[in-house]
Amino acid sequence: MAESEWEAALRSHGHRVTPQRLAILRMVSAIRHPTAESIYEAMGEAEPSLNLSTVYRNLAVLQEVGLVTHAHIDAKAPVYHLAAEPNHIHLSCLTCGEVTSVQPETAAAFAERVATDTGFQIRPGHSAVYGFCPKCSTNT
Amino acid sequence: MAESEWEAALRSHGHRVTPQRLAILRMVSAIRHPTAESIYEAMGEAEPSLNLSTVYRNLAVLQEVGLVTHAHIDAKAPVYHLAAEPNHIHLSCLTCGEVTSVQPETAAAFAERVATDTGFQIRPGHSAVYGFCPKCSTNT
DNA sequence: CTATCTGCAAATAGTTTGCGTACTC
DNA sequence: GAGTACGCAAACTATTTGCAGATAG
Repeated sequence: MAESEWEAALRSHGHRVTPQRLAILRMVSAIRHPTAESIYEAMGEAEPSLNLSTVYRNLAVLQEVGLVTHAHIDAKAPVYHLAAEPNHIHLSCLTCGEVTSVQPETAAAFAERVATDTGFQIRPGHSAVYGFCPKCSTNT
Repeated sequence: MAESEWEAALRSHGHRVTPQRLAILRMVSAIRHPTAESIYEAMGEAEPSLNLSTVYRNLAVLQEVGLVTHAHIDAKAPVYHLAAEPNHIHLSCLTCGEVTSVQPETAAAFAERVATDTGFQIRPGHSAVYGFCPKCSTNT
């Protein structure tokens, strides 16, 4: 998605386009599983004096606008990603903390079966599933 | 699981059996999706003057011992349940916040497919999946 | 009797909010 | 120029930790 589309999405919801918002969107697309804090820190280098509360406020705006979603991957901070990214489900290793993804087709098949069983419509991007990654489950 | 088994599990890991620990275990099995705070509040009625930090410390002990696990169901506090409960995956509604469960067989089929695809061993009890419950997805 | 456990209070981590100024449109 | 957005500092929520007294084994 081009930056012009980001701007259009913001404007169509009555929000302004600011350097901070574009910078945050770039970070969310550049960093692998960024938390609010890691976006803030990464920004410290590129865009001096951006405030942490601005990161939080803008992540909320960007989610409202539909450009970004978040998932709760571990106990602490939620992680963010572009809403346009393929609908993967996050896999979080309870031992080493590494985060990988289930293939979109597997996620889709699961979502479909749950919808058939229970009527619940899954949003895969928001979801985190815990367990043990191949490395850690063999060393057990 | 009988209380005697709880006691055995605690003792076999070198922990003591205290009224607080048994009370917390009873609450975890009695309340639907308890957070540390809701266990503490529910306890206030039954077992006066139990401290919140004791709840946190003991939930950690009970997880170490393997009697209890937790899942991250929404943005805020994790919820706990007995490890012996069937391995359901939690479904959390992004609109109304209601929590339901996918049937154990569906969870198992998904876990198996993920294991085949990626080698990742899922622990369903820890996992939360977000989306919209039947009520909320029809009203959209 | 001794080491673990508990309650209390203070510390910490993540996030939110109030307020005055700066910048977008 | 009007009103949103920003930075700063303080407030808030969930959780953790230090310490002195209480209790299980």
